[in-house]
Amino acid sequence: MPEGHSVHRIARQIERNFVGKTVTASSPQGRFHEGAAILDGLTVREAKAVGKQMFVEFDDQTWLRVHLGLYGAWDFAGEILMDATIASANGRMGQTNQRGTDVEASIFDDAGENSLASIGAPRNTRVNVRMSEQTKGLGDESLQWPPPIVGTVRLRLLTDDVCADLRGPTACEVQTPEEVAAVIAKLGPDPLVGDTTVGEERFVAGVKRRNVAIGQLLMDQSIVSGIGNVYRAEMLFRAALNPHTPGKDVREDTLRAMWRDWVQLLSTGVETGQMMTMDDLDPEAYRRAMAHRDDRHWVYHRAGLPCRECGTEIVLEEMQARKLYWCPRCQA
DNA sequence: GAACTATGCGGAA
DNA sequence: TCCGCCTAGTTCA
Repeated sequence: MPEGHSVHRIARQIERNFVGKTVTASSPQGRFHEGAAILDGLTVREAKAVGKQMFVEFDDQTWLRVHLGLYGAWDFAGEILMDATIASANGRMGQTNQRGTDVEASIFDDAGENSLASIGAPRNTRVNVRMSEQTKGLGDESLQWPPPIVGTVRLRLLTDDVCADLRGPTACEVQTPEEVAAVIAKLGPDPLVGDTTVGEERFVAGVKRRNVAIGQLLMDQSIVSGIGNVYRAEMLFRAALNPHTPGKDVREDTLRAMWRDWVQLLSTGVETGQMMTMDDLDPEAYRRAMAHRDDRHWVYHRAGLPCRECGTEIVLEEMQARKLYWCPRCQA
């Protein structure tokens, strides 16, 4: 799932490549015909993310709200300009000025020359497939403009030289400013939105008043925005906190440390496009850990494997119908 | 080609 | 608490 960092990266991409441009909007899949018809011919004014929600403002205070859910993703193609922070995190960004440059494919995956950039649910294989096609000289289609429709595209935003395809979102709708404000009002603090000090107070107060497991509260978007299943598991481990601890019983200094941890994790995630939760390791250990996608976390996706700190088997349990991974010893 | 999985969430029961 | 939905990939038969 795209957690908060991905959504911020997408908002930056749209901000960078679409603001000030008039778009041709369409719904090749057909499920967003009416909305696309409203957006068609309008100029993009602004794009912003709050937690896992993204909002794009067009002319006349017409807003597009997108939530990617579990499977949603954006594919960018064309003369994509990289956000400075994103570009600096990608090893191949020097070769930008051709048609298309990779965004999400990571420096670790060494996939820097793809014809499409995908941000959202993991699509590394797909990106790699495209790259290998290109390498084999079968990439002519990547030079077509507009790009051919691949898969089920809910919404395509197209300008003379850039294209963004949205597929599989949980939510994609046109909203009024009031509706946008109502959605945002229900969201907990996002470290990248507003005053982070205010955010910290809201987070601490929000958790402290609840007699609900901290493992559930971290996933509650009205308590704190942008944390998903991966960041939850990793943050609880980093805080050495038992996921079942009721919110009201978590020490205040622990909560403040967790907020500051989230501030750091999110900004690192936005910069790198990776959920870098093991940055405390020494460089060599870190390099090894990053070598494989499934080996990048303290506890997430490590059920039955020995804890990296104490060797105890990592536990997998269901919490609120989501998989929760934790170390029963380090997080006693 | 079916079954299964995934970084989510809302609504019905 | 369970179900449905959104999509694409991987795995297994």
